[in-house]
Amino acid sequence: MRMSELSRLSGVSVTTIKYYLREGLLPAGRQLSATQAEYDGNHLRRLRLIRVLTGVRGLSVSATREALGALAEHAGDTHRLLGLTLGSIGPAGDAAEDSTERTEVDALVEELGWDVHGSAPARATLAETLGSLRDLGVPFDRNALVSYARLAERTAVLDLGQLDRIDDPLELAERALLLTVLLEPALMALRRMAQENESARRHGGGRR
Amino acid sequence: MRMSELSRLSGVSVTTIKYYLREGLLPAGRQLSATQAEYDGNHLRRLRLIRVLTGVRGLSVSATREALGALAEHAGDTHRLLGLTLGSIGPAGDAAEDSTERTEVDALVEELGWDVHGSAPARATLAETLGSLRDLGVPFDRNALVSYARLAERTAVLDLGQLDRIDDPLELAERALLLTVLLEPALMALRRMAQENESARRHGGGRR
DNA sequence: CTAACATGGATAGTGGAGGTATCCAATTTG
DNA sequence: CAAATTGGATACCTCCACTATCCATGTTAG
Repeated sequence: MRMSELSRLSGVSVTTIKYYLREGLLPAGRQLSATQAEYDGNHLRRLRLIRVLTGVRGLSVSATREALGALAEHAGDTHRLLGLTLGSIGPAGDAAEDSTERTEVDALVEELGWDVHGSAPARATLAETLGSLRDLGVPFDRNALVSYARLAERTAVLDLGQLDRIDDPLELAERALLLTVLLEPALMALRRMAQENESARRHGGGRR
Repeated sequence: MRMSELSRLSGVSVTTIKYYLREGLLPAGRQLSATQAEYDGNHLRRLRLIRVLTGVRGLSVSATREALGALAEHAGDTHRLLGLTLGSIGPAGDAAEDSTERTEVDALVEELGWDVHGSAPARATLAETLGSLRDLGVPFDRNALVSYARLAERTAVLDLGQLDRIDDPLELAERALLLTVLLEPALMALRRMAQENESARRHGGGRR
């Protein structure tokens, strides 16, 4: 298909598609001649994925590029893919490497017996957040953290359960990405509602 | 204290403080004369809170304003405060009100027996995410959703447990906001690591 | 074959967000 | 009283995600 058809099918304007090509979010089509290129279903899928990551999840173009790159790179390696932390938050880069919190996080992972890559970005994210909380005078004790981690384990079991019927590795990778990233706002929304409910329950809110 | 001292103590430049005043994130100080104003510890706390919400969590200035407004408005009403959904995602506003997913979400809340305000923004957020997933051909069955919701309940119990030693309502409100909002990236980081671990466990990843 | 239209690629421009720099008059301080 | 500081207003800046325009090449209807 031609670019204009890709545009029609995806609902993304031709100029924006060109922009994504320039930014390396979308691979180039097969060149037919100096001024014609052919796109296929993969381009369409990729384009939809881009729109979801940037639109629904609010990822920046560069964060999206990284996510998509990881998808291509670790297509067969679901472990790594699932461990990815998709930016969208903070300036990244120069997060303190050897903070107190980082040590604490590493110890926690050890204690939990988790098999997690040492350079997993999630470790830094967790450390950073704990640091911010402490700076604000809202300390967070180890026990609470472990309790949350146990719940995270059970969430992960559910997550992986969603994936185990899928055979095609590329499809698996894409699903994994979507589940990891897109489900986040949904889980947080559930948490908010559960908090409201729990608060009402405790303080005898009674139905409104 | 004067604005310059507020600046020194908070690490936020004077011009940026002026910007926050203009944007209504920070209440004006007590006017001493036409060109002097007095700020106090509350301003400092507020300023730190602003920086955390915008910096660590990446909230936009308008989302931060809403969050802070809610804090003032519902200082005594923890239920509502906890139910808040803090933007930062999507264009908001014109989310389809009566989608299939919205109905599904309402039914889910009913089934769970949750006491959640009917207009809680989290309902819309959840519905929207489920809609996106369905559009991408990654349907999400009711059972899985209920399972996630049960885990959310347990997370909420932990969350509320962090708050029950606090008496001062203003402090309580602020903690609630921080816990709701700041803990999100931490919980998601835990989930990512737990996923990686679970994936390794299932597919016999073995230690790297 | 040719004239009109479509296509891909390059470059420049747009609008919004989040600050930042400058200016000024009133006020405080030495 | 002179110099420095303060608060307030306004204009400007930079980055990001697009978007509009141009142009040379290609395709297609007659």
